[in-house]
Amino acid sequence: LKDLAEQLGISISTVSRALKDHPDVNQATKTAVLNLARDLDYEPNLLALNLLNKHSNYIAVIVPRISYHLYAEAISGIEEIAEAKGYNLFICQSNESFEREAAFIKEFNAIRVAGFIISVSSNTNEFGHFKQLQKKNIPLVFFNRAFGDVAASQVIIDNHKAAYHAVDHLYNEGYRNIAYIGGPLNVQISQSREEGYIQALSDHNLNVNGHYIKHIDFSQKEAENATKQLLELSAPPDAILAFSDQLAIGAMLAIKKSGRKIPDDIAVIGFNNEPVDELIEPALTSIDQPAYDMGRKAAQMLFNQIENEISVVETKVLEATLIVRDTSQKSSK
Amino acid sequence: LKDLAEQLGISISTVSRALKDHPDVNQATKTAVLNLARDLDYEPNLLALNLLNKHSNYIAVIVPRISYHLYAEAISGIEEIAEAKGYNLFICQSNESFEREAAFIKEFNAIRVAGFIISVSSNTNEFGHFKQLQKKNIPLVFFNRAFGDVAASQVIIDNHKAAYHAVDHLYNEGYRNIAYIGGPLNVQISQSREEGYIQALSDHNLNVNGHYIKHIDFSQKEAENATKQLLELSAPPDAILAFSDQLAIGAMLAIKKSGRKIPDDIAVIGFNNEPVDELIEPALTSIDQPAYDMGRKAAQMLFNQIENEISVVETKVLEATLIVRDTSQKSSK
DNA sequence: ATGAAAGCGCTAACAA
DNA sequence: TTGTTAGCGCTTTCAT
Repeated sequence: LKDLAEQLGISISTVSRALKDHPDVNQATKTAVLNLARDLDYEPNLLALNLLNKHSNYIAVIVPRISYHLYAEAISGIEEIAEAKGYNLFICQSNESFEREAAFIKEFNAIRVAGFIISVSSNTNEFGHFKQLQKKNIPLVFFNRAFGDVAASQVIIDNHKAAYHAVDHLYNEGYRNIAYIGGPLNVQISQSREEGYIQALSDHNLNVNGHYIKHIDFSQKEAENATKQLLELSAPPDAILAFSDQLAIGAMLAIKKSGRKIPDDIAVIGFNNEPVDELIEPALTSIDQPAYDMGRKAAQMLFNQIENEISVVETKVLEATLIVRDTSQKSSK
Repeated sequence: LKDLAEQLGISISTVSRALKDHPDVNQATKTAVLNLARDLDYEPNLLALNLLNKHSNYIAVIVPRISYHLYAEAISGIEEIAEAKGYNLFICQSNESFEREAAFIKEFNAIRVAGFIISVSSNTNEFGHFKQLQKKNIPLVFFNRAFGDVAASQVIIDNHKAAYHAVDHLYNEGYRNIAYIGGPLNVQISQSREEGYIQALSDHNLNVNGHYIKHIDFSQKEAENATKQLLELSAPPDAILAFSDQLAIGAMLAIKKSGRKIPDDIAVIGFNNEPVDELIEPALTSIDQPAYDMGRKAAQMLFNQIENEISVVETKVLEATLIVRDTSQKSSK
């Protein structure tokens, strides 16, 4: 569009300077350029600019699903920081698919995004695509779900402790046969939660029963099935800690269908503190994660890398909070 | 990175050709280039390519909030079509802010996205930013929420009919004093629903009571307040049609707090058929919108414009479906 | 079959 | 104060 501005009969670089309010430019020409630019509603071509700068002011954000409350919140947190820095976000969802995740990384890398903020998909077992980024020195920050074999900055919650607290709470409420419904085995945060769960059982001198531990995909339906199996055990559990509220709700449905009462017969606790938790009956006890802050922090760490051009590997662990509602307190109390 | 490929001592253009499998290139050099490219893991710079082509293969998608089920679904639908065409998505949320919406349009325009798919924010009262796009002949498709004064392609549902059906259903269930809690006045789909609501009342020879119509912002809290006001009327309604499930849930909370029973004392119907609807007590009757198809259709219309380079203005109206659950059927029946 | 050169839109160093 | 030039990474005529 700069050609158009040459209607004024002046050189292209003068126009460029005028547009950028460069000091070395005649006030008269400056206003003339500005006026014409407005009339022609000139828009600088960022593509050209980015090519020139060899990088764009875009941050790629890859999450499993944007519809999960945690990710929607985290994205808003990332947005806040990124916008303040004048960066824009590429948001995309891997749909828990490793292939999509890898394809996005490749694609965004091709347009030279300034950095990546990623919560890894539950089906990601390789890390070549992450290593690729690091080899090229492209800033990368994991949040919520990291990938253990990749030494990158990350902001996560203390999953071990959070699960521990939840089990502790159940114990204090009188539940003794506590089951855990976790995610796929390769999801590290599910593992951490499982370890916290086991630790808490041990510390309370409770047996760790292999039948009480389930590993399923992230779907309400699977949680329902897993719970059904738990209830059919000769010694069914009297409490269930689930990896997410989605899974917890699946468990609740199965429990209701079996005719049992929540929380008197069986307690349920989930993770994520989804808004739905307080709307369902009984209201679901859940572990609240500071999702917005997680996003903010991840973005800050990323900019730290972008601006300092050094790849410091920091790990920020945030605290989660147990929000006690009705599914985990016996009404007889 | 092409410089690197010149380690082979051949010209830059030969490399370009080799990479593109051009016929006029020696098989030997071709493989040599390909091998080195792999070893150096060369990634073509899309920025440069886009600059050359004068447009990128990106579609900008602007929605009020990605956390609403409707938009999350629609985005997945858009994704399906866009990916098949080899395009990527810029997803961003206006947070119902006109300023953000306009800023995004400007920003994405600057990087020459191929087109826009937009669901307008509830605070958008101007349309200069949309007109700007049209003036530059940039493909634009509205979905779900369109802007009446802008002649652009759009895919929406028949909001009038959907609301009409809902009121009709309430009438058949015996409810006679039906209120409507709508969104802000400038949200056209809220207006259409209100018109359908009024039409249905008239057709059933029911009075249209001005006190029974509320216009609020999209928040559960506001719906709660509005409902409280409705219940305090000397002749409170015995049914509420809400603009969204979010508002319907706010209404339900207010009703429960007032000690009234749903659906015996008062019925509630929402829009969007959010997953939460069947989890709450009582399960919420809602109008299901074909969100995924809406996204697919919008993307198809956009590509129609992109590929044919003509701005046909089409309007696609999809049908919504009333999903009857417990909040709208008297239990005495 | 391959190389040289121009150009996409823009900025910045260098001249004038 | 303004103009000229080169170059960001790539493709594509036009020569060779």
